Order: sequence, then C-alpha cells, then structure tokens
Amino acid sequence: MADLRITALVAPGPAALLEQALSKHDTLTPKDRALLHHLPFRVRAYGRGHEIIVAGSRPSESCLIVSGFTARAVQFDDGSRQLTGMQVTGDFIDLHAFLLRQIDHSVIALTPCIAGFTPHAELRRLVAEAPHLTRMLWLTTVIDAAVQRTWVANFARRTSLQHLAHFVCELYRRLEGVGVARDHQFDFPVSQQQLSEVLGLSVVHMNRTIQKLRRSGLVIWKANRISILDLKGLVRLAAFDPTYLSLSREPR
Amino acid sequence: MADLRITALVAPGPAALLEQALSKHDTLTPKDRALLHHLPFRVRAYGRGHEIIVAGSRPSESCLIVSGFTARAVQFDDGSRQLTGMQVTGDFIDLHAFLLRQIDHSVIALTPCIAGFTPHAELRRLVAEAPHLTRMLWLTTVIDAAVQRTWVANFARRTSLQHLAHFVCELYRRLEGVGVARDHQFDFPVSQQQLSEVLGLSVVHMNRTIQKLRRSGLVIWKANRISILDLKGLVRLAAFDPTYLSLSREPR
DNA sequence: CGTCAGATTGATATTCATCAAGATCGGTGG
DNA sequence: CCACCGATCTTGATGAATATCAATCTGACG
Repeated sequence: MADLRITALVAPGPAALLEQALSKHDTLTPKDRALLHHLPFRVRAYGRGHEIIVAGSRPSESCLIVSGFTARAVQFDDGSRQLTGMQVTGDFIDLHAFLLRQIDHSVIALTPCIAGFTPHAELRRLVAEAPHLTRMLWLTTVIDAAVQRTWVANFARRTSLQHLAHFVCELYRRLEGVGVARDHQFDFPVSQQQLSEVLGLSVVHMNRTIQKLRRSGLVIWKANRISILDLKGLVRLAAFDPTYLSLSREPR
Repeated sequence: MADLRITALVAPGPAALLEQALSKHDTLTPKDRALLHHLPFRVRAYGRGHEIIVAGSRPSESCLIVSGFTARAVQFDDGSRQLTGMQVTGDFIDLHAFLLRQIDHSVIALTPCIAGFTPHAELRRLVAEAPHLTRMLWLTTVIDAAVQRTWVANFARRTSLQHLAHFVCELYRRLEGVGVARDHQFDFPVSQQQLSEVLGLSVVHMNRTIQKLRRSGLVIWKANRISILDLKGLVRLAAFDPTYLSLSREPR
C-alpha cells in the first residue's frame, strides 16, 4: 500500500498517461485535456498472474494500464488458455466492456501491474459531450483491432522466428511511444512459459526459437532485458511495417 | 447495371441492412432509425477478386457490405497474402478508415459483391449528434475485434479440423443473423484456394481437412453449399462459444 | 472435343509438440 | 557457508501435423 502511494506520486497518473497515449495519434485541444483530467480513476495494484478482468463478468468500470505488462486470455475447456494480445503502460485496455457489456475474455497481469479504473457512466457522459475525444477513444479500440489483425497474419504465415522478431519489433515501438523503452532496450520480465502462451508455441519450441533469435546476433536477450543490436536487421527479418500502429499525429 | 438495379429493388438497401444488423445488439429508437435512413449510400458492384478497399489508401467514405462475401487481406512482401477476417451481408466493414485515416489492409471480394459507401462527413455528424448510435457503431468495431481475438486463439491452439469447424459455426451464426442462412444451410461460393488463405493452410492441407470434416458426417459440403447435419456435434468439435459475437439485445 | 480452373491424391521434407531428463539460479533454512 | 528446493531454462529423442512438389482427376463451358 505504501508502495502504491509512492508510485502514484512519482509516475504519471492514469489521466496523464491517457493524454500522452492519445496525443500520439492527434493533437488534443485544451478542452479535451481538461475533460480527460476530470475523469476519476480508482487505482489498484496486481501481482504477477492475477486476473485484472474476469471473462464473462459485466464490469461497470473500464481499465487503463498504468504500469506493467498484461495480456488478454481466452480460456479453453481443457483448462489451457491462449493469450491473444499484450497491453502495456498507457493502454486503455477495457473500453470493450463499455460497449460489449459482458466481456468475452480475461485480462491477466503478466508482471506486477498498476491499473486505473474509471466508471462507464463517466465515459457515457464523455460520448454525449465530446465528439472528438469520443473518436479518439474509439480510435484506440480500432488500433487494438489492427494489432490483432497483424497477429492473425503472423500466426498464419510466418515462421516462429519471424513471429518472435515481429513481436519484439512491435513491443519496442509501443514501449518507446510511452517512454518505457529507449536506446533500443527495454525490460521484459515475462517468463518463456508465458511468452509461449502468447506466441502459441510449446515451451520447448519457444525456448529454441529464442535461442535462434539470439544466435542471429540481432538482439541480446538475457536476465529479463531485451537489447536490440540491429533494429534494421530485425525489422527486415520480421517484415515489420508499423503502419498498423497509426503512430502519426493527424486530424481524426 | 440492370442487374444492380433489380437487386436494389428486391433486397433491402444499405440503411435497412445496417438497421437490422445493429438491432441484433440493442433496440434502436425511432430517432436512431430515422438518422440511419438519412445516411446517403452510394452503391457499387464488384466482381470476384476485386479490391473493394485498397491498403494504404485514405478513403473519404466508409463501406457496408450489401451482399456477397469479402475478406480483409494483409499483403506480404513476397506477394503472398493472409486473409485475416471475413465479412458478410450487413457488416459495416470500414468504419476503421473513418478513424485510422490511412487504412492498413485491403478488403477484397471473395465472391461477386455489392457494397454501399457513406461519407465520413456524415458519420462525423452522427458522432456529434447521436451518442447512442455512436456507441452502436463503435460496438460493431469492437465485436469485429472480438472475432479476431477468437481467430488468434483458433490459429494458435486448435487443430486444422477444429479451426475449420469453428469457422463454419461462426459463419452460420453470422449469416443466420442477417437472414442469409437458414435451416442449417447456406451457400458458400468460395474456392478452397481462397479458404486456405483464410485459415492459413496450404491448399493441399485445406482440401484434406475439408475431406476429414466431410467424413466426420457433421456436414455435407459440396457444390458451393454447406449443410450442417449435426450442429451440436459441430459446436462440440469446434468448442464454439458464441458469446464473443454479442448477439444479445441489451442497453448499450 | 479441348481447355481450364478447381479439386484430389501420393510422396517426401520440414516444423513443431510431446515426453523425459538435465542444468542453472536465486532463495531459504540449517 | 552449505545443502537443498523450486522455478526457469535447456537439451535430446521421437512422432504427429503440415508444407511442398508433382501428378492426376473432374466438371463446366466454349
């Protein structure tokens, strides 16, 4: 609890993070920014492996990641699960439930996480009053979908090595955008077991694919830290084209 | 051209289809319906294989499918492509471009298609004036994303037979919802080549997987028509749970 | 009847899952 | 300090799933 309070003082709060994230896509008016900063956020911390959003539930709040790595999880009958996407600092991960009502998947904390929650009633007010901000929030869900489209293509047509390389490229770009990665390096405290659930591989094959990527000399990956030595080479290997992340600032 | 005019007379127009599609998720007010029917739609026909939306372009209109099957396509450098989703009658497939500006993928006609286009300026007006309708349109993009999440899970964790079975289940549910399928049957004039691009398999393996599904006795699949003999069995094989399609009508 | 696209079959190579067994490392109690 | 433990990472061996290559078959249609 003491921990939490300190973090809240040192790091930007949910509203500031959201402002930063949205600003990557379009310029916000002073009125937009004011509205964002009036959104009330309840902040909560989660331990590794905890369920932040429970599949099948009907939340009355939507959730924004303040720090840590989370993943969307689809449960199977046999108890196994597939992680279908990763979210990082600044991602407003749960606008879905605002519209879906009943949420079809879980969101779990891959690492210790801090999340902020804001009531659907507030979002509803925003939609009624602030068309531009509404489009911006809508945009984040559409980009989320674009990322998933890319993931489908990766699963279907790329080798495991290319898939992993693409994953690293995407992660770096997204983390860089929120200031969590720089100089081609970032912390990635996610186990190979967890990563295998993201990439849909067995743990053994995940391990061998990571080793292959290491031997390629494009990255150094050890002790929960990834350093990209040759970003151009990695991008070429992954056939990574960041268009789908919509990282240009333009009128929306 | 004559063909097109006849179709427009016989079949429901874009606005009526959109009304029907949105009504699956929530009750529309008379005002909502009036606004929808005031949306101007430009209607156009496409031949098999034609590109309805071109990747990288910046459309000024958004597109709704009036009839036929379309797919989103991600192009690779080597000229091959992966189809990352299928759209059917009533799907407002291109709300994305309204927000993304530059569209990151193509949409192609898998069969002869009719599409309706409405200007972004009209949608923008709608967002400013009709909060409920805005949420409903937003909802359709979020459901689209939910479908893609499910696809990721299918690619990652299911056998090709289960994947195919899941695809048939989803397709039937969606076609049934817009009145294009009934009595556990529907036309599906898509070649195995095209389907292999959807499921991410080689054509040969696609063919063998279809044969396996036929031999299971759960479906009859010939001459571009699919008849589901044992829907329960197919659902069990596919582990199909339609929650992600959000087909319940409730306040959104 | 010839042609062509689509569907099918057989043979072989590659990728990946699975099972089983170490190796490494940080932490913990004696 | 050391022995032990559990979690994580790594390695080897084997079989199943899938891609690839090369034919052949089928039906629609001019």
